[in-house]
Amino acid sequence: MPSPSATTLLAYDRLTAAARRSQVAAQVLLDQAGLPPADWYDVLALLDRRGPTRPRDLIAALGIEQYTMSRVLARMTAAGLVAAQPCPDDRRGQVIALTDEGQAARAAMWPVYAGAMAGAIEARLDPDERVQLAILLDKVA
Amino acid sequence: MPSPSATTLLAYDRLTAAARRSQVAAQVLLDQAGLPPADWYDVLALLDRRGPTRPRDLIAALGIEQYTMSRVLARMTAAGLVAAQPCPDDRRGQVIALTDEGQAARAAMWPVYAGAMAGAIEARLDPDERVQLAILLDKVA
DNA sequence: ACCGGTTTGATGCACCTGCATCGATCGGCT
DNA sequence: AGCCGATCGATGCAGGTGCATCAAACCGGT
Repeated sequence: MPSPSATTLLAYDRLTAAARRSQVAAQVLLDQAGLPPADWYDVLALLDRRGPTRPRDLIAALGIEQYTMSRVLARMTAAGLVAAQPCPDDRRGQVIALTDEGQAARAAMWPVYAGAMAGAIEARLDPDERVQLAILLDKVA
Repeated sequence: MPSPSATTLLAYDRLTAAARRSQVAAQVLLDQAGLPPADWYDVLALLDRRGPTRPRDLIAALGIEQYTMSRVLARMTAAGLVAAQPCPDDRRGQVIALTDEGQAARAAMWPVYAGAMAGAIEARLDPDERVQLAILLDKVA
């Protein structure tokens, strides 16, 4: 029976705990501000950067499941933050574009989301530590 | 508008990504082995260490929501891994105990769960790095 | 042009989660 | 004893998630 070292258990435990804490904290801040869930931000930001994009490209870029994206987009469409247009060169597909409301939502979310990240990371780790943490986390699978 | 440093964004992003990757990996391994979900392990392990315990103490020890625990215990009871007995000195309460099956499940889960942690952490970080990671993560909220 | 396998995106179903709330019991105060 | 706020644990409801699957459209070979 495998017996991971104590440091392994410790690191794994803290990893899950830290991630959960910071995500919950971010979500709470967004909720309190009456803003959409954090997942939406990634989509809004990507569409802002790339312009109209097909769902499958969003999926590839964000690394989430196809059905998750399908539903997120359905909710965001219902909320008026994005709009789907038929894709000219592939009749199966769509092109998802930010609406003005979507752009506004992105702008409104940013300071809150950024504040959450700052509160979780920036306020607690100096720049060297942040880099170190990122490097270590990158090795973890 | 707050502008977290690039290192903050990077660290936050990697934190969520690393946590998700390692948790999904663990869950996949457990599923493939026909074993219960990872959440259950923590409960089984705690009951094994502490002996029969009241739900509210499990909640305090594991830091999860009351209704989550209530439902986890309901499922684990249905699966025959734990059993609830009336609490002698508090008629509202219960005492949750491991069954033999529960003990067996714990034993069966350990190598798989441990293997997942080893695969995510131990195989990729040397002991110094693991300690360093744990320290950094502990500072993160 | 046709056909078979692949890609794109949606969805039925079962299950899980969070929120709010409930009933039961406890414990302190009068 | 009687009351009142706090604690314990369960649950109805609304919504989110994963799995499997579907139909439509695409594309390569013939």
